[in-house]
Amino acid sequence: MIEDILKNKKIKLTTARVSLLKIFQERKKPLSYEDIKDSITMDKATFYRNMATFEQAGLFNIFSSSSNIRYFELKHTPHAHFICSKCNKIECIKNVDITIEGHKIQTITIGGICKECIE
Amino acid sequence: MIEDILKNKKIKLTTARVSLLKIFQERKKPLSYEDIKDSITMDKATFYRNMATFEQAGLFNIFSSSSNIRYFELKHTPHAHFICSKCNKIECIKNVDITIEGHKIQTITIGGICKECIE
DNA sequence: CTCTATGCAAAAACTTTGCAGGGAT
DNA sequence: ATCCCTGCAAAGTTTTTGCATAGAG
Repeated sequence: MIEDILKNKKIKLTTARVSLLKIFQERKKPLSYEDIKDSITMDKATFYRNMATFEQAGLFNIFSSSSNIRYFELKHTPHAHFICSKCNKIECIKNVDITIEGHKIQTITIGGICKECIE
Repeated sequence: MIEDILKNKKIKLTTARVSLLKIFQERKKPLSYEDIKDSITMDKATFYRNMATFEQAGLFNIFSSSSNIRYFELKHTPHAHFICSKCNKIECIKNVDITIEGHKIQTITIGGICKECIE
């Protein structure tokens, strides 16, 4: 329940925040502002401020492609992202397990060229 | 030899390019424009144009931190980067080996919190 | 009622582009 | 001599900030 997610984190429930969480829950993948902007009515300032709030609350991961597109993702089971440097498509890669002693790992971003773009 | 690197890739030898390669060879780590700007005399446009040239020639990797700082790195033995989301420090991590069937992997960027920033 | 969130507009940060002159082969 | 590289300035992108108003608890 979206309301519970916000209440648990003591984040004030607003229309903008609920609609953002709903979109990220439905699409089940990392999205950039560009990806989402036609689906939302809030201003971009509100979008960015809320994503910062969500990230600080530990609800979201943020990562960037090598071409500097910034992606936001609702946290769920640990996984890595593959981003194709040609078509910019993102794939979620399960079962990638990296440990680095003493470090806390939040995101794993793999840059490369996807199956479809290699010929 | 820096001159040979450029000749092999058929990239014209210029003062700006040689100085860039020298800096990346000496510092042996990924650098952003911000990191390097006081060490170079060329204009930022020249910096970015040359980095694009180097990347297209396959000499450099480019990746971004979650806070959208763009890093450039002379390619060397395969490894991953760990970027601390608190202090932005970058560590090179050896012996990280990820394969994804049919995909070509170029960079592996791990976001998280480093030893020093966890308390 | 109080305090935070929002929209708008403007600013900031970062990167790219156009153009004219300089440098490499 | 030719063609590419460079600096400068300007424009383009993306993200952040300031401020007045609206909305949540």
